[in-house]
Amino acid sequence: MKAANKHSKIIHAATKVFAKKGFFNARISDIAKEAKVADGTIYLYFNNKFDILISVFEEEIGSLIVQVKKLLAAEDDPRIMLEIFAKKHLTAMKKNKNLAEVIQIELRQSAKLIKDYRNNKFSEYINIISSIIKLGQEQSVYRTSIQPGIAKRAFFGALDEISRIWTVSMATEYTVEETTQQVLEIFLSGILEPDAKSR
Amino acid sequence: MKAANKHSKIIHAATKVFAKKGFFNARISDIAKEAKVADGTIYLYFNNKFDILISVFEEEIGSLIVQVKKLLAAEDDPRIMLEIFAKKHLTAMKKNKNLAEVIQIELRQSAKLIKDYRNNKFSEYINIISSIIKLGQEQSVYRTSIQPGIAKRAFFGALDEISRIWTVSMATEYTVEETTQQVLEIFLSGILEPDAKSR
DNA sequence: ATACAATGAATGAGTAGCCATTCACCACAT
DNA sequence: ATGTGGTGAATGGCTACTCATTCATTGTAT
Repeated sequence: MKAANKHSKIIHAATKVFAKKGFFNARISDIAKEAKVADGTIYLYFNNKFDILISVFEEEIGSLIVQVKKLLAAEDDPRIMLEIFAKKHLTAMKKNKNLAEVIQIELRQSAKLIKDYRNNKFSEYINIISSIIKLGQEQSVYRTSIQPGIAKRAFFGALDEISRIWTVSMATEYTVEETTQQVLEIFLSGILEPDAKSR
Repeated sequence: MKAANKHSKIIHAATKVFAKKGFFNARISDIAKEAKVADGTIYLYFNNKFDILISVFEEEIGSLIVQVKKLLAAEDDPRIMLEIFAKKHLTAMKKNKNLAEVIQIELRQSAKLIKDYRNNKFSEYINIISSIIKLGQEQSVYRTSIQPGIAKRAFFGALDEISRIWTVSMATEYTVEETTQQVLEIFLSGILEPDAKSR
C-alpha cells in the first residue's frame, strides 16, 4: 500500500490515543488498532514508542508554526500581531483538543525525560511571541522595560492555561473570541482601573 | 519506630523521585531507597503508587495554601495582594524545585487519568487569585470588564510557565524579585507604551 | 498472454524483561 | 508468648518490540 499514507495515519491515531490515555498508558496495540494497522507495521515507520511522540510534536507544531507565520507576514502592527497569535493558538487548541492535550501534558513531561530531544519546534513556536514584542519595542509601541524573554512565557503560559479547560471540561464556558479579547486586554492594558484610587 | 515520621519521610522522598523521573518512570524501590525504608513498608502507609502521588499534592499544596492565605490576611490592597501571591508562588517554586516539577507535570497528567480525584486543593489554590481580582473590582481598583475566571488562569499560567525554566535549566536567568515585578507590571499596566502612536 | 520469480510491505503471535504488589518471616517491646 | 512495625525476595501480570511468515505487486522470460 501507499507508504506516506500509513505514516500520517499512525501519527494521527497516536495523537488521539496519547491524548486519551497519556503516553505511558497508551499501548502500541491501541495505536495500531486506531490506525487500523498491525502492531509490527508501526515499527516500519518509527523506531520506538517515544519516536512516535516526537513525530507528533514535529508534525503538528510544525504545521502550526507555518500557519501562524503566514498570518503574521501580512501584518506589521505589533498589537494586531499579538492578537493574531493568540487567536490562532486558541482556535487551533480548541479545534484539535487531542493535540492540545498532547502539547500541554506529554510535551512537557517528555522534554524532561529525554535530554537529546531539544524540542526545537516548541521553542521556535514560543519565540514567535518574543519576536513580536521586540518588534513592538523597536517601534515604541511596547515599553522597553518589558523583558521579551519573560513576557513571551507569561503570554504563552496564559493562553496555555486558559485553553486547558477546553480539554478538561465538556462545558465550553468561553468562546475563542471572548478569550482572545480578554487576554489581549490584560496584556496590552493591564487590569487596573485607569483612575483607581491609590492607597 | 515512630509512624508519623515515616509517613512524611516517604512523601518527601516521593516528591524528589517523581520530580526527577516522573511518575511513570519512578520505581517504588526508588522511593523506598530514597526514604531509606523497605519496599513493603511503603504499603503500610499508602494503598498504592498513585495514592502516594495524591498525598504529595494534598500535603505540599495544602501547606502552600495555608501560607499564602496567612500572608494575604494582613493586606487589603488588591494590587499588593496580587504581588504577594506572585512572589510567594515564585519563591516556593524556586525553593522547592521538586515540588514545582511535580505540580507542573504530574498534577496535570494525573488529573486527567483519575476521574475520581477532583483535585480540590489545586482549584482552591488558583481560586485565591480570582478572589483577589473580585475584591479589586468591588473596590474599583480593577476593571469590571476583566473576567476573574479568565484572569485567574492567565495569571497562574503566566507564573507557572515562567517558573518552569527554573526546573528545566540550571541557569537561573531571572531572580524572583525581577520576575515578580515583570509579571505584576504586565498584569496591572499591560505592555503598551502609554503614548504609543496608533496606526 | 502466461508462468514464474523476486521484492518488500504488512502481519501478529511470541518473548523477554520489567516492576507494582504481596506475604512469609523477622526483631523487638511488652 | 504475643503483637506490632518492618522487611525484601518472590510473584504474577503486563507490554514493547521482534521476526518468521504471508501475500500483493511488479518485472521478465518465453
